[in-house]
Amino acid sequence: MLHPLQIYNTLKRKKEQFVPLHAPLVGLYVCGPTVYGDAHLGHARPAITFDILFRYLTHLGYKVRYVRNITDVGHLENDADHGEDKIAKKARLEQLEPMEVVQFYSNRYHKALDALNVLSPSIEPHASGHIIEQIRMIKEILDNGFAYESEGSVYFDVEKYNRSHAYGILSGRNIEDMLNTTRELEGQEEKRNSIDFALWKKASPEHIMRWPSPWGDGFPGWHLECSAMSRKYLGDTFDIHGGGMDLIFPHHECEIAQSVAAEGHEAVRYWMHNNMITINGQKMGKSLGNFITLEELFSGSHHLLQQAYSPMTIRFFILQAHYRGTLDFSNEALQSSEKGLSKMLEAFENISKIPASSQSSVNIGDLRKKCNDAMNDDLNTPIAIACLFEGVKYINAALSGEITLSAKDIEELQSVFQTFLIDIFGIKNEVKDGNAAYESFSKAVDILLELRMQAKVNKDWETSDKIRNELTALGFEIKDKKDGFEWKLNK
RNA sequence: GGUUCCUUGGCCGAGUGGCUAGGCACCGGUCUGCAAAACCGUCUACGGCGGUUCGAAUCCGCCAGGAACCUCCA
Repeated sequence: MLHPLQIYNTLKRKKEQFVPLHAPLVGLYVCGPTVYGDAHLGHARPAITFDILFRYLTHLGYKVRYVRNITDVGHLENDADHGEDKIAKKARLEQLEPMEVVQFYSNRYHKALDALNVLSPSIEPHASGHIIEQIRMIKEILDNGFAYESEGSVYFDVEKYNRSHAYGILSGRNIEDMLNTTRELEGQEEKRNSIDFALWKKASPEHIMRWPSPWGDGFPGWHLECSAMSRKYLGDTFDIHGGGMDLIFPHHECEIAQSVAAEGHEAVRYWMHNNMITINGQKMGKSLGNFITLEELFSGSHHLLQQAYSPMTIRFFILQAHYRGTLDFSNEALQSSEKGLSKMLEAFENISKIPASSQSSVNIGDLRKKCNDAMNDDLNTPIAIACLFEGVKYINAALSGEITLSAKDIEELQSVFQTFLIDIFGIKNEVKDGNAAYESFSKAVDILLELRMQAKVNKDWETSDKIRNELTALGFEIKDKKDGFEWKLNK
């Protein structure tokens, strides 16, 4: 099975043909969230980007094992917290058990991702559930001489590693620059070098999240969990590792070093990184305090939001930009996505209303190929969406009788939209899908509009406009046709 | 300061050495009782200055502005 899928490999800094190690199986690992706060718009980017990759690989016929972790331990804070774990810090703040915090935010994360129609990964491992694997990996690194113990902590010896391997190959840095530019931080004295990173960190007496280890009670370093868990579920070597660009250094760089130091070879064949969502040109982020949570976007409750934006609008907005480019948040951009999506969904639903002709007056034959080509070119969703809009044009033109389409072409349009818009892009009709009451209320609206038709026949414009205006105010869009009416509910 | 990257029309965003996506907005038209939707048309850009080339927005150099990473981060 050979598909011409090209993906950009951050490690090689170019697009490469994707050839899985064990086709038709594909191993995919993506860095998930640290669950100490609500997911914001920035978190939606990798979730959706790699959801598309997951869906597209599946569409191509691969059997994908998609692993996306939950980080619930080990994030050191090197500022005023003196090495206190983020989860533990928040826990004390709110007087909750650490695992209660983890559960709370994990649930909310899943809820937001469900709303965005992001498929669940095959495995969602927690770092806290893989302490044994992480300790084992530290031992291997120690045995191979690339780490050292100091005051109950274990550090990775970057300089020693760099003598025989290249530390910095992913991020394009060299060790001399790093030694010169790394900021002086507290708690550095127990390390041989400022750029050494923790594999295991000794827990201070008040530190709640702690596990026993050969080096005393403590907790694993942040970079280790992904190395240990990806190895456990995907093997020593696997196909794709994804995450946000801000993780390239140090997180992914350290992962490479850990794998090589433990196993003697790199684990990941293709590194993929999504770019940031910006707000006023600046990265949206927790530490910058300029983020908008997904829940706020869905409800419109944030001072920067002019209105609520539905999960599908957010999804479509993200897909209208290529995943490797920055994407700037603005109400205007979101609103245009909302309208564009509405137009596309409506066209999709109208395909079945196109009257079939004996032959087509236009050639829609290459639409599917164009969509495929776009996706094969490093998941170029904006191009693929542009192609679908070409299809929208055909659908509308056929409905208004300006072009004719054969039954075969109508079927092909239906199939292309089903495949790309629904199956691969994961767009759904939020009003109809999963709404058990839809049929009933839709009939109720029909009854009202039939009354309006009667009023129109009687030239009772007052009644007719009253019904239309009040429905419009409720979010319905009423369209008069030559012989009847159509409506839809904008959400 | 170091490393990497970006700058496209009113807005968002693709793309690329010659054939100049797409969405949204605006304006004009068709349709309509009036609208809405749809359709047709208009507007047509690649930060600045040089260079390479028959030809550059696309390659190279310089300048300006911006960003990411170097510290937790999607």
